[in-house]
Amino acid sequence: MKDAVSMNSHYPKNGRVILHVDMNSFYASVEMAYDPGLKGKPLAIAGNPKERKGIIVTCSYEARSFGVKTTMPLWEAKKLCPNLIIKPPNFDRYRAASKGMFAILRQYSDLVEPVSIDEGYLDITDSFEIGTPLEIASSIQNQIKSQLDLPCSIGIAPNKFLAKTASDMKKPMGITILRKRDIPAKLWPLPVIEMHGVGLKTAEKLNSLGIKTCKELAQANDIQIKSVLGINGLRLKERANGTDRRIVDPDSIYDYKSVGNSTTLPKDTTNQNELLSTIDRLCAKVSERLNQKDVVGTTVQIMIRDKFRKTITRSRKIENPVMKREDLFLYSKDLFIKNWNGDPVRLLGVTVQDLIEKNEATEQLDLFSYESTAKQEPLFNVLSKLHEKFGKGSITKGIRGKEKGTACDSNQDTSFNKDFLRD
DNA sequence: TCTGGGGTCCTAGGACCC
DNA sequence: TCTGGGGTCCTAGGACCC
Repeated sequence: MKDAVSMNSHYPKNGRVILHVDMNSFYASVEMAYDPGLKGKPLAIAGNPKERKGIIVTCSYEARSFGVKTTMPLWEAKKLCPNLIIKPPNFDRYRAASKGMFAILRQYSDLVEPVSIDEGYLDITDSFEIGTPLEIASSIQNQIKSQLDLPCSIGIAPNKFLAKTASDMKKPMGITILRKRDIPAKLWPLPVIEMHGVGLKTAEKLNSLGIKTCKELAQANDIQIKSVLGINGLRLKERANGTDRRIVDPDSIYDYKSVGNSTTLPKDTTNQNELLSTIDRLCAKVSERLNQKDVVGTTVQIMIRDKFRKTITRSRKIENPVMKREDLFLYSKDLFIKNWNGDPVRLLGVTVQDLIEKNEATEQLDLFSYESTAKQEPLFNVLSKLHEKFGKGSITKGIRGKEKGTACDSNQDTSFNKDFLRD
């Protein structure tokens, strides 16, 4: 506890205190919580190999000690660990556990940002009356363990990047503090590939510049890394120096950017009927999820992967927002027929992008139906009616939507709207 | 019988407009 | 007569993460 107190005093007056909570081998741990008989055994969650989905999604630490890793094909995992216990994923369970976990986090701060099903950030800068950061972290960890029987690791730091990095440092059931002044000792010795945001490709590019460690990245030449990695290179350099201004945003999960489903076919096929009926099923799933989230979208994208894993995407922006299965299928089918080269297909996907909330879309539709009757009327009449109905802000918003072709015929003349906007 | 499925963000070229 | 520069939108692909 002494450590926590002294740490507290080292945060600058206006500095933040961010926690990153990361559940340890989440799916496997949830299965163990449901069936304690699995505890202490090598356990893996994996799909059905008969459907060619037999890759390791998550595995217990016991399985990891045999060398079993995420995304490893099942047969390979079994070769490494013949006694491996395999369970199919049970997403309802994982969602329920996730809900419980976030409910606990929200007891400590309103500023909780879920990042994925099993990890999230908390801004506890203003939670000091509950305790020191270390006390809060350890209370959260205990509560998740005692109430849900699930292990987690927690990072404590002045920003998201460092908190995320810290939570990775001690697993399972670790709590790690990463202050700015710890960076040279704790972050800089790591190879760049260990950094969140640096994958294989980026690591290769950095290595080719002679940058192997986080320290070398932190001290890299701006012009050089920008020329090779663009703006992302500069951002990575900032992070390596411990700078990250991103806020903890509890609402970020509500701004969906896309909703999609994809599936690997049991066998590669050229049977068009089969492919189209798969696309139809994917459209049904996507449509259902759009409905649940109360959103519609204006871009439909399909994905086709062949046996060499070569993947293409084809998309189309449409005028009227879609969400219905049938509409979605018409667009997807069209994209498929026009772009499929006839080769055997391994995977198909359907995604809807450029999402808008359903009520917002209806608002825009209303506005445009109003407008189309108004088309023949003098301009000042139209504008005053729109003013009456929505106020100036809404007109602007509606017209912006229109410029994107959201809900109107793209052949319509939109010039008077644009001129109106140009004050 | 090697490599799932859900996402986000960024880049880059071409079309089009002023 | 022969061609600038800024900006946005659309589309495709790539990198990365869990």
